[in-house]
Amino acid sequence: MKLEEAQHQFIASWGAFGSHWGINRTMAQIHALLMISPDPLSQDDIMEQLNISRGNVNMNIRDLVDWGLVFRILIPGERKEFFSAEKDIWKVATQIVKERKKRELDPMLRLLDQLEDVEGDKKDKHIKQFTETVSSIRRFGLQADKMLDGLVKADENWFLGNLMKIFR
Amino acid sequence: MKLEEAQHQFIASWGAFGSHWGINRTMAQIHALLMISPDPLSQDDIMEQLNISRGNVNMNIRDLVDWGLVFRILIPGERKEFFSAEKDIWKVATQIVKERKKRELDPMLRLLDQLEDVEGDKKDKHIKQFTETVSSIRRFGLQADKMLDGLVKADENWFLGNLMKIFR
DNA sequence: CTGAAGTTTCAAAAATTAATGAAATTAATT
DNA sequence: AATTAATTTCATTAATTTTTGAAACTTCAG
Repeated sequence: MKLEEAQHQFIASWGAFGSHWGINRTMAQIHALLMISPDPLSQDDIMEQLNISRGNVNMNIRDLVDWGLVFRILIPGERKEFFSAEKDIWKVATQIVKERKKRELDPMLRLLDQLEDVEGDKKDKHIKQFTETVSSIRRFGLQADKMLDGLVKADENWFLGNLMKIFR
Repeated sequence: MKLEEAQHQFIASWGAFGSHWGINRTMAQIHALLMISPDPLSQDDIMEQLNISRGNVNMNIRDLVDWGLVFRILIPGERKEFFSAEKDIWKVATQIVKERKKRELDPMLRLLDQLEDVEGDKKDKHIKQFTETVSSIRRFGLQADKMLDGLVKADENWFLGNLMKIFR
């Protein structure tokens, strides 16, 4: 397969993949483009390569920077800003886990905590089912939370090495 | 907090939560409603409780059944169909992992496999960066794949027990 | 077989989310 | 301080996704 074609395919499917994970298609495509670019790119480079508007590039780049997946690069002598992606896939993954945990899991756990005690007759089946469901989800979430904390802190090889042993 | 209020909050936020995970809001809300319902509900019950149309309930229920998160229940003597959710949160999680792996990770890995060998000078920095990126993502994906297979097969307590030991 | 109850489908409408591009802002250069 | 380059914002437009509701279909009962 030709490089150009392969690059396009990669960008397109990383975009589709990302859209299943709460990351919008364009953001994921920009990320893909930057991951396969040996050198940092400017906003204009990205606009040209992906055929998208300046505003769109700007907004999505900013989100990527917020997510810690892309860095602003200042090239001496150049007036423009350039951008470069984190290329260590393990760091990409832990970064995403960390951010999503903060944005989604943590708030959900805080809510479940509040919902766990509702007023009323503990024998009522509606109350019983509700509190059972909420507390089991909460317990599960707390476990996941701990596990993800560990994951984020862990060193790549150490983690995968151990996990592989467990799972054969 | 009153039961009714707590139920509404739970349904609303489970919906919001789900929408970050590629599951649409209504589908997640129906799932939430069924998880906290002590008895199976009919399509009409769901329409009424969530204020959504018949068609909408029908389509989303079908998806939930496809995902293996909701079961059709036939109540003897009743003409209507009733629905009930899987309430074991561990099963819910493994079911989701299994489905998403099949729908997303597996196809992505198949693509990466093809993209790994592009024509041309292996010394060219564009080719080099591309193949490096693709193959590192692929290696990572294969690890994740194995790990998730293990996860899905594992028994709840066994898995959490082990993982907790690792992560302190 | 006929009618009523229940379920499914799907084209059209509504709602939501993303993209554009021009204007405003900021930063660097002369 | 004026000019030019680069970046950011955001109201408008476009695209996508979700919801509706009525018609078609299916199933069961009499």
